[in-house]
Amino acid sequence: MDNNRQILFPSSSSSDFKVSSSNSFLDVKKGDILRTPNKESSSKKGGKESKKQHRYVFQTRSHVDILDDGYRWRKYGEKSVKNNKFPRSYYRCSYRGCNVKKQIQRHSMDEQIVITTYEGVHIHPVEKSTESFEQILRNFQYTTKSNPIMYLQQPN
DNA sequence: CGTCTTTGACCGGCGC
DNA sequence: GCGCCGGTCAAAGACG
Repeated sequence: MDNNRQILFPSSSSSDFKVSSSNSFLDVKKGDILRTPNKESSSKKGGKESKKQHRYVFQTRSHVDILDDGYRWRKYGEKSVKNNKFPRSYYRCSYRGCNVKKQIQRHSMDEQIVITTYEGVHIHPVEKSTESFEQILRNFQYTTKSNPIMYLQQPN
């Protein structure tokens, strides 16, 4: 594992980053932000699921793109997106009934930056201890932008 | 033996 | 309507 990772926070003024160094990592299970809306997918096989869930965008600098956040993920897809030379990976939480997804993708221009997008809220506790990460999380606040995307931002 | 990756196909939305 | 594009499925293999 990499002990020298950094979390990059997108600042409100576009392309500038604020940097925070840390040893350990994520998890996004802040209950106060939202509750999971019960999606109601009719009996459609392979149909769509609810598209609007809460999203958390996390940017980290690391040589490894797999971040251990204490949950178990199973990969269900990988696609290359236009404008990005690196493919994007799709993960889903392994816990039965937990529909949390996440996407992992490298920055096209800076290979060291990994963008992790979480979607949804876990309905079960973490399986590993991620106290260090939660401590880091506690030091930051969530800010909503126009979209249901939530950014992590460093308080002044 | 169970769990998770890999990989191409598939599907829906959207723009032309 | 068609084709591109991004997201998901699912079968088979890898790995412990």
